[in-house]
Amino acid sequence: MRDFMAITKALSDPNRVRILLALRGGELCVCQITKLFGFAPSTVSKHLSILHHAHLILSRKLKRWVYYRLPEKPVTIAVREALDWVHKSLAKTDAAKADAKKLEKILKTDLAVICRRQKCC
Amino acid sequence: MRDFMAITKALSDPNRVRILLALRGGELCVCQITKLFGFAPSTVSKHLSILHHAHLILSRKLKRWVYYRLPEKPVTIAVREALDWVHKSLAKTDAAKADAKKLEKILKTDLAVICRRQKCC
DNA sequence: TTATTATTTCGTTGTATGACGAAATAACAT
DNA sequence: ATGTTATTTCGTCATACAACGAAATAATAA
Repeated sequence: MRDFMAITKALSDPNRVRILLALRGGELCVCQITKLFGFAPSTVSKHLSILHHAHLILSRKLKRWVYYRLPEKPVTIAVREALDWVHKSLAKTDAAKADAKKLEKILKTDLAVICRRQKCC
Repeated sequence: MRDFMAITKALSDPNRVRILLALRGGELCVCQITKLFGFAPSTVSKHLSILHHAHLILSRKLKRWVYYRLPEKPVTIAVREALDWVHKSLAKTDAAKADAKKLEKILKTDLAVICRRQKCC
């Protein structure tokens, strides 16, 4: 029950659901997701930590960046069903398509450029 | 997306999930659910309204009581999948069994007795 | 080593939500 | 009609949570 509620709580925020949909196309690092949503990095990191805690996503560190991805072989039935449900229900929606389109542009740009915090002036 | 989020928000509270599990055994009126959970009627009513708004449950009025039930033929795929997911993930848990046991006793008692507000003294 | 940089953690703020009781509503009983 | 009763609505309070910026962390780059 506790595990299940961790999943439903994770899914109860639309931005976290958007993250799951975005990861359908492959792993992304925090700054790419940050760029996609326009939130503060700390906000995105918190969302990712909630998804991770629910075991809906996995992470790995590569060079300077932390990448998050959907699990290839989800551990539990609850997780697999949740991810399938999100995908089936929303993959074809306008919101998902808009994010996918924006994400395409982000993926074409070099990571170092995307992630560089603008220290300006 | 909006419909989907209504469902995930509805599922993000454990007591609402418990209600869905309890309804697996057939329709229940508000006072039976109130008895099962020990919450104030207004609290239970609010939970039911959230589940109803997400189309996870249906209602009908019979005599003095309002009965809520799971939809026989869920309208959308998202709703059907959500209900299946809840059932598959939790039907066999201790929490669900405990509620089912308590519910059994409640169902054996006459509705009028269960629902009578104790006006005391 | 030190500097840089991506990410996370922490503390704060405003909003959302769950609980309640009281009052309003709706429908049956008399 | 009036009274009774199950349910809902409303207002309040306390807690939970999403967003942010600043500071801490971790790990690469120089």
